[in-house]
Amino acid sequence: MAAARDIGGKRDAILDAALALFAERGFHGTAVPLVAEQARVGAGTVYRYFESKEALVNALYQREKLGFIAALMDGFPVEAPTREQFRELWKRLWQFAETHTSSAIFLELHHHGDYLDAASRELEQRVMEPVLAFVRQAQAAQALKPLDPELLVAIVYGAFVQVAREAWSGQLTVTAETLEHAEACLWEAVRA
Amino acid sequence: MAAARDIGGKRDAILDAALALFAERGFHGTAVPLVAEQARVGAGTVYRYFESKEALVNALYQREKLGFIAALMDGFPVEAPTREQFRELWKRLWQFAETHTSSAIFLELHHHGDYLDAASRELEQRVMEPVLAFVRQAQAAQALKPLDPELLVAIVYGAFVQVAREAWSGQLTVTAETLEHAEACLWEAVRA
Amino acid sequence: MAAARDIGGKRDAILDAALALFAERGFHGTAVPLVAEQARVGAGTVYRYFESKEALVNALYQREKLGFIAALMDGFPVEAPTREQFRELWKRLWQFAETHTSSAIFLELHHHGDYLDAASRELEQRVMEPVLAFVRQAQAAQALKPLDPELLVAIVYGAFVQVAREAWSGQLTVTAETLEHAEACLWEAVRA
Amino acid sequence: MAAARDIGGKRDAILDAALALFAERGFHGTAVPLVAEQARVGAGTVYRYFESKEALVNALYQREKLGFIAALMDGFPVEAPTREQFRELWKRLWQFAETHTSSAIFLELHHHGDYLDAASRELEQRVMEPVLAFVRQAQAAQALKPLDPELLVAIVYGAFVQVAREAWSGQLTVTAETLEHAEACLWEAVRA
DNA sequence: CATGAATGAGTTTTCATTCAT
DNA sequence: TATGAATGAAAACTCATTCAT
Repeated sequence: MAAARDIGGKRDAILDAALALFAERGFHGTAVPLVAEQARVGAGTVYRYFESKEALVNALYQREKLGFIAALMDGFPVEAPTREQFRELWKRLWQFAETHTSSAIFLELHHHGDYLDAASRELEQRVMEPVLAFVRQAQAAQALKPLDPELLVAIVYGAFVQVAREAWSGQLTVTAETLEHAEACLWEAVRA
Repeated sequence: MAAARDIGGKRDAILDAALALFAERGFHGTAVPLVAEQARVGAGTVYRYFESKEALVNALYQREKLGFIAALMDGFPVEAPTREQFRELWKRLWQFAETHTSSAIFLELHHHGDYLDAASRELEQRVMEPVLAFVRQAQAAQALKPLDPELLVAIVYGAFVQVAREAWSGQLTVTAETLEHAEACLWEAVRA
Repeated sequence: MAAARDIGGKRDAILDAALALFAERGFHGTAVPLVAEQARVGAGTVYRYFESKEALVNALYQREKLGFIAALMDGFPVEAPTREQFRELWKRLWQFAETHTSSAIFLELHHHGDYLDAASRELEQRVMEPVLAFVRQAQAAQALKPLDPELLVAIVYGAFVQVAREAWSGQLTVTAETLEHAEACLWEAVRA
Repeated sequence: MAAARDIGGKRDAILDAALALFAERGFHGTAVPLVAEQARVGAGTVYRYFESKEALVNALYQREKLGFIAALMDGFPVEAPTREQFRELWKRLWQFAETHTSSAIFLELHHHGDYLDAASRELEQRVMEPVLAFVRQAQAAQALKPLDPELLVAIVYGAFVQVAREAWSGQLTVTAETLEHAEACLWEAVRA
């Protein structure tokens, strides 16, 4: 049942299938047998790896959230100047949106959702910590505005999400230049 | 059947109930009989006013979207200086989020959603027009950055949504001061 | 409630509408409000004239059955030779099918149907009496085969129904000549 | 899903249950859970084997129609004289009516019915072909009247149906002798 | 008398979950 | 361990009937 014992990788296959489907059709809009079919396993097999559909979406949420924060933070240039770090952060956000589109859509779509359990919600907080720490450190260096770090993060992340959404929906044509401009705007928003 | 003939106001009662429930539990997560119960009408009555659950969510989406844009734009100080206008816009956004919380959550939650029909999507575009017009005018006056108006709007609106979300979830404590700060940040983001 | 009191003719309007709809879509396939709409009366009005949908279909069945037997028997040439009478019967059957098509279809379609009450079923029998009497009389005159009159009637009537059905469905092209041929065939079937 | 894979025979159980119920109460008068109960399966199981109630009635119609034509035509004495063949046909019709009463009633009751799809209607035609071929061949041998074969078939089949109906309803007492008489009558109707 | 808006019981259909194999 | 057929509870939706006007 644990991932360690899952030789054939069925657990991951199920999570991958669920990711694509939940991102496209939402949690309530996706039937478990469909996830199983997409994952090329039997419907019953889903329940060998996950207690319920809710357990599945929570496991998935946690996996994706951790993947997201890893994409943002692994090997982050901790010593670089804040301006450089901000640019890097923005680049990573966008790279994640492009290379893990389903994941990004899924995370945004399921942010809310009463099926998320305590563990998922708690992860939400825990995962923000390194980002907030970076903000605090930059504030100490007087590189960012001395406001509630949560607020600064919300502004930048919120803007990112909206721009990404409009790019996905085709409402906004996003080029490398667009991204640079957006990054510049947001730097103005948060810089000291 | 049309709102004009609906003396008892049942149509509105149904829309109001649907708004609260869809905002809280999502479209697929809300059963029609639950909407009926909340609206204090029989389950069948919902179908006297709306052809289907999809028709209901679309009618609701359009009503709320129009309410949102009216809250933003009715009596907007067209002649005021851009800085003043931006402050006003931000104030209105926030007022809407506070006084029509369900509406704001609903609109955000159902922005996507494959059940939205052509009319709803078209409204989406039409409703952005006055905002984009305001941006273009301010750009002409060299008060805002000369970037794609859609991009500037996405940044400010996205930041607003995220801040509002975190306020609703209690993750972020929002005071009048917080809002002023956020507004100041975003002005820096978009000002010329 | 009785037909006598129904000045505006609403009762008949309802029956007429029901006839057309039941013939086309069947009893269970026809909604009462649709009958009301077709009859240009309110849905509630149907229930002023008929206790229930079942009462309506039974009243209709009886009206149409009586109309059918009247079309067959009123002014029937009782004194004519049997061969002549048979020809006349066949002609009348066909005239009825052509001028009261809905009625004919309705009667055939609702012959069975567990919603028919005792009165309708009893009428069924009563209405056959004059036809059976005619057969018996012709048998006495040794003009028809000396078999169970019910059997002879069933053969002719059954053949008529099937030919009419195929004519309605377009499967069989029926001309005046076709009818004469069919009549000749059936005469051979029953003649002494 | 196909009959071949249906080890427990549930598909056939469902069809059998539907046959009995549709024959007794009609298509619209029979609720799917009732069919399921009669077939001793869960309500959802019906939908594993048939896409919808309409798909079920069509599958059933086709199965029964093919069974009917097989009962009429399999091992038909093609070389026998026409008189003999006619007698055989009538015997087979009646045998079918007696041993597959539900099937016969069902086929007659659902002949019309707007829920029948193209495949069912097409089968209708295809199935009549061997019968019509027999008629044409007999006409060529000058054993039957040189009329439209469809007409001759309609007369005999219509008479059969009506006699069967009256027998089922108890209106007509049918003995072996009755059948012989009826057969003789109809032979007179169609013979050259 | 006449109406038609309102209803809730009943219908068709879906789907999370189980369990025999 | 893996399966997928089977299920029944619950969903969306319909409609015969009522009742306030």
